[in-house]
Amino acid sequence: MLELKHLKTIVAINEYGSLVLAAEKLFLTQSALSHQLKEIESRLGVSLFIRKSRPLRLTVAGERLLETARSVLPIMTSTERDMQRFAGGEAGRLHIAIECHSCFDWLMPAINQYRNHWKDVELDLSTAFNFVPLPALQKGRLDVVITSEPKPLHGIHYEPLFRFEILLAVANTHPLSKLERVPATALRNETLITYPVDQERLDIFTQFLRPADVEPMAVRTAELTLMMVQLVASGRGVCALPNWALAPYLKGGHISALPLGESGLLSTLYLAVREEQLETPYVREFINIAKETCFQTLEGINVVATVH
Amino acid sequence: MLELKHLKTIVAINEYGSLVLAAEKLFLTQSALSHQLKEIESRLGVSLFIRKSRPLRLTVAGERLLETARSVLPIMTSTERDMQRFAGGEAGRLHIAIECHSCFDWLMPAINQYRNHWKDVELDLSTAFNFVPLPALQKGRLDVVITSEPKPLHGIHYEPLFRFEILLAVANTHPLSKLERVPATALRNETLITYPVDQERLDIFTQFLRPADVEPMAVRTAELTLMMVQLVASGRGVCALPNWALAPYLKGGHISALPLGESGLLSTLYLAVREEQLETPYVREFINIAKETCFQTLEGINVVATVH
DNA sequence: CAGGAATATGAATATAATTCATTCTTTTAC
DNA sequence: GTAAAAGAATGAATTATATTCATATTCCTG
Repeated sequence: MLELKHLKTIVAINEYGSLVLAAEKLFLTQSALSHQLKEIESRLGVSLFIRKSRPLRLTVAGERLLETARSVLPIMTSTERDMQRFAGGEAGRLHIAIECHSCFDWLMPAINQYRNHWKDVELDLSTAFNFVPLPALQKGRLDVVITSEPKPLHGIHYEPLFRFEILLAVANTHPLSKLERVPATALRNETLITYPVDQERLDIFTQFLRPADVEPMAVRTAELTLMMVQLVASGRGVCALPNWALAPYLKGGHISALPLGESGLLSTLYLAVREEQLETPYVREFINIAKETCFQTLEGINVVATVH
Repeated sequence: MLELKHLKTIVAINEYGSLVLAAEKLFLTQSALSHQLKEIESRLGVSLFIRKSRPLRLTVAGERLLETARSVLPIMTSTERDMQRFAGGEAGRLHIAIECHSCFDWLMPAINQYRNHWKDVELDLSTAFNFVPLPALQKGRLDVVITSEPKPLHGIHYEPLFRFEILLAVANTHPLSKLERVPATALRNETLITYPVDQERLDIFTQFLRPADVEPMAVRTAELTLMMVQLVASGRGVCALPNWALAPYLKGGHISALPLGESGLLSTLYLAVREEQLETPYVREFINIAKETCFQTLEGINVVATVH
C-alpha cells in the first residue's frame, strides 16, 4: 500500500514547498506528483498536505508520514550502499572447509592476514571431517574447500597451491629408519598413528595401504601433529604426514621421514572455489593470500615442489 | 530502486523457504515472485538467495536485506495503522483560536475534559488578537475559531454556543448604578477599562459607542477580568463584559451590571469549523463537549438565553 | 480583480508487474 | 541410479500501474 516512493515524494514536497520544485528534484513532472499524491491520499483516506496554502504545508497525518520517512529512508539508503559493496565484491562471505588437519599450519596465518584487509567479509572455518565438502561447495553452503582430491565437478575450480609428499615418520631408533624408502608391507608389523578421522579420508590408506592390500598391525589416533610426533619419537608407532608438516620436527634428531613406496606418495593441495566466484575480488584476494602464505610458510622446507 | 514490496518478498521467501509457499502468502503466483526476485537481484547486482538448495537460503547480501526488512516493515505497519486512525477521525489536530478573552472561563474546562478522551488529537490554543482568525480557519491553519461575528464564508460552519449580553459594570457607589440602562452618551464622562486589544475587536466600540459616535473620556486596559472588576469596584472606571463573565463578581455587592442602550448589547457566541470537518468524529466531539461545558458553566447564571 | 504561477484533471501513452503455459532443475523415493 | 514429483525459471501475453501531455482550475500578488 504505502511505498517508499510515496515517502520520498512527501519529503520532497515538504522540503521544496511545491509540486513543481519537488517534481523537478524527483525527475518527474508536476502532474505525476499530483496524481501520485491524490492516489495515496485517497488510498489512505487522509489528506497529507493543506492545498489551500502555498507553500504546501503538511497535515498532521502528513507529519506522521514525514516522521516515518525520516526514519526509514536513511535505512534504505545505507542498505543500498551495502548492496553495492556486495555487488562490487567488496563484501561477502567465505565459509572455508579443510579436509586436512595439517593445513591449519599455513591457513591460520593466511586467514589472519586476510581479515585485516577485508573486514566486511564474514569468515568461517570448518573441518570437513563429518561431511563431504565438495557438494556443499557446489550448493553454496561452503565457499572455499582445501582439498588434495580435485574431483572434476561442474562449476568448481581448483587452484593448485603446492605439491607435497607424504612421508612416514619413524623414530631414529626404529629399524625402518635404516631404509631408503618404506614398502607398504613393512607396515604390517607397525602401529600407525593417524588423526582421529575416517580412514577414507587418509591418503596413507586410500593411496598406499589399500592398493597394496595391507593392514597395519594397529591404528591409534592423536589430535595434534605435535602429539603424533612425540608418540613416534618414543617408539610407540609410526605416522604418515606431509613433508612440510614434519619438517620442523626433523631437526630435533629424534625422528626420520621416509618416502612411501617405490615412487613416493605425492600429492597436490588445491583450493577449490565455485567458478562463478573466481573473479569476485574478495575471493580472488583470498586465493592470492593463501598461495602467498603457502609459499612463505613452506619456503626453506624441503618441499618437493611449490606450485605458483 | 529497492521498494517495500521487495522487502516483503524476501521476508516471505525466507520464512517459508520456497517461492511457491511465499507466493501463496503474498497472494501472488510463484512466477511473479521468481520474476520479481530476478529483477531486484539483477538491479542490485547481487544474488539474494542460494537457488541450488531447498529450502532456499539467504546469501549474505540477502541477510543484510532481511535485517533491513525487519527494522523497516514494522515501522511501516504502525504508520499505516496510524493513517487509519487519522482516516477514521480518531486522531488529528485541533488548533483553536479565541477572539474573546473571557472565553477562557469555559473553554479551559472544555479542553481539559476533551483531552482525557482524545489523547491522539493534538491540541493547540491561540488568542486571535494579532491576526484575523477566519481566513486562517479557511486555509487550514486553524481548526476551530470561537467568535461572535459569524461572517458568512465559503466552507465555514458556525455552531451557535450561547446567547449573551454585554453589560456595563459600574461600582455601586457610582452615579450610573442608579440607572435602569446606560445610554452611549453616558460614557462620555467615564474611563472605560478594556482588555489590551485593538478597539476593532471590542463589541462595546464596534456595536455600541461608534454607532452612537461616542468616545469615552479615557480608556485604560487590564489583562484579567478580575483586575478589571477590582478597578471598577474602586471607582476608577467602568467596563463592558459578558453577563456570564461578570456574574461571579456581582454577588460581592461592590459592583452592578447594567444593560447598554435601549435594546441591550446582545450577541451570540459561535464555534466556527470548516464544513468538511463537521462530521469528523474528533471535531464533532469537540463541538459537543464545548456546548455541554458552556451549558454547565453558565447554568444558574442569569444568562439571557442558552442555545442548545 | 487581473495576470502570473501553481495545482488538478482527463486522456493517451509508456512502463512495469503479473499471469499463463511451459521448460528446466532439484529433491525424494524406490 | 533413476524416475517421479515438486519447485524454480523463462518467455510471451496480458493486465495493471505510473507517467506524460495538454488543458482547466485554483490560488496568490500587486
